[in-house]
Amino acid sequence: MRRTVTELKAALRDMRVQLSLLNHHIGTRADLKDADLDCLDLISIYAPISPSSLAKRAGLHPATMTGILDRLERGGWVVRERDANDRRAIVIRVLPERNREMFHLYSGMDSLMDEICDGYGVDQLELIADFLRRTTGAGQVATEQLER
Amino acid sequence: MRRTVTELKAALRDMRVQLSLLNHHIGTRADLKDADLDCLDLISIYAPISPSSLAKRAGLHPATMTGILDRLERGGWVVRERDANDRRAIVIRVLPERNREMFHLYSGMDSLMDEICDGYGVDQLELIADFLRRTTGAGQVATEQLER
DNA sequence: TTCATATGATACGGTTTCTATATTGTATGG
DNA sequence: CCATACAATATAGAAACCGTATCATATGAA
Repeated sequence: MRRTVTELKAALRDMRVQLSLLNHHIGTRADLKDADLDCLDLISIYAPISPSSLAKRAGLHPATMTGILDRLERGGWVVRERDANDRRAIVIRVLPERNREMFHLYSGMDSLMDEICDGYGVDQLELIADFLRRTTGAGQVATEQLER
Repeated sequence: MRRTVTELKAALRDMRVQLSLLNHHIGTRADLKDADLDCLDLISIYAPISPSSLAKRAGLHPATMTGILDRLERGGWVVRERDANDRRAIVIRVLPERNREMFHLYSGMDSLMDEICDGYGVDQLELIADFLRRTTGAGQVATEQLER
């Protein structure tokens, strides 16, 4: 049991590294830095979101976020829009066009994942997905703990 | 079924982002760039390994790898040793001392993962670990596909 | 052996990115 | 209306990245 847990953690670490690597290569193809791609993911998860809260969430300096958003906007990945209620604030939106291009870059991984999932039943897939979501939650908590 | 697979993929993406974020914060604590930490992971997975093959694996320029290894060595994370057979070559080794420090930085996440795993049986944990390993394999294949 | 070529790692320099601080424009409370 | 706070960005100096050159070593052929 203990051994199984240890092996699972190792598998999780290996997977994290490999997915980072995959993202790095996808970023290279799309002419985006690793941090840019992470932010793009964060934006699509939390959109609409402001640059400042995005910077907090990503653990980056606000001025760094300005540079990242400049690149993302220049590349046509996102747009900045003024918040109607608070005109100091900006909300970031993803543009669907290049998002589709990104989708295509992930298509190789996507179909491989389809093949993997084919080998499981619905209940098993839900078990796994639930585990992944719990792990995400643990990651959030552990990250917050480190921020203090 | 199709919907379950889609949700699983979304959960996987969210988890990847969150783990990257956690790593970023851990890197900040340890005074390491994100890429440095990724390389440190790769080194512990594939050690002993040379700078050039590490650069290939990480998708980085050899000169960039020199800078990363300079930082890792300066910080006491790894050492460079000359290869006895090919004296042009260098092999990188991790130093156990600071590795323990790293272990401590991950301890928060580690115990949260223990709690999560407590809720599963051995057979379920093995099912999940196997899925993670398959996903890692898919990530490797997809990465290689992008390299051409 | 000796020489030409290939290879591994790093040095160097120009370009890009990061980040601390200052600045601008807007909101909010007194 | 004014003082203060806040969001975003401009600016500039430091750091990192990466194409190219360099140095040391290896390999293969004559």
